[in-house]
Amino acid sequence: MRLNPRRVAEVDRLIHEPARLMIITILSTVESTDFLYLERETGLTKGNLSSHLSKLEAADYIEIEKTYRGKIPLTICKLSEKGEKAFLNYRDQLKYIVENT
Amino acid sequence: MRLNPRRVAEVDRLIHEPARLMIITILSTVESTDFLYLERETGLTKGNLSSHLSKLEAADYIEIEKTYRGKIPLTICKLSEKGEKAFLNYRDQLKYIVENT
DNA sequence: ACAAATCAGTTTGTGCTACAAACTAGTCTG
DNA sequence: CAGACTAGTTTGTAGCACAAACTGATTTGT
Repeated sequence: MRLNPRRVAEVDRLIHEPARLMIITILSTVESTDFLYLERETGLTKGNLSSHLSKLEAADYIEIEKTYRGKIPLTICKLSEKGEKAFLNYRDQLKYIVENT
Repeated sequence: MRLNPRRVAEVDRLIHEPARLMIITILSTVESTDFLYLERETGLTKGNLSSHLSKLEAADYIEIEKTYRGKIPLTICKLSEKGEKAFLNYRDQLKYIVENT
């Protein structure tokens, strides 16, 4: 089995970025979750988390629903169908790298 | 088994960058190789390749030897001990991600 | 009652980095 | 010996990750 280097460079950079990879791995294990949970789990600052979520949303990889817990704003995030597929595909890329080196 | 998101963000960014990941995966499969081979295999431009190699060299992940093929300059690259270790460690990180998501 | 602190985020500014275009220094060819 | 080619390096720029500062509402302290 011969590794094709070009394939390595084809990884989805939107997912490849560690901060977003964290977010997506978390979202892949739960039905949905909120901003504050993601903030705690990832250790990202709010600003950073916010902008990464926006990017993932812009790519339709996640869906963001803004609602309220009582009177306090609540931001619910969940992986979209498209995001799930993209992540599965990304995992396959990683597997390909791990298995062929 | 519960995935720890923070571990995901700990990946070695020097290796994580796709262009450099290509370079390192190639170097991990050969004893050593030259600039032009890397250029062909990766599809990177010379400039881009040159700067990535410099970064890897600065981190002591690779060793670069400048010599001549006849009268024509020849740049030989090989993975260092440190680079090999770093790459093994990186692969373990990828494995961790693949196996826990 | 109203100032201060807290909550749940977003916007703005900055420094770094990947990338390609332009350049360099030497070699070969007609 | 002029022009093209080889093997790279340097320079300039656009984009991105990140944190600091801000926003706008709520709750707490006195």
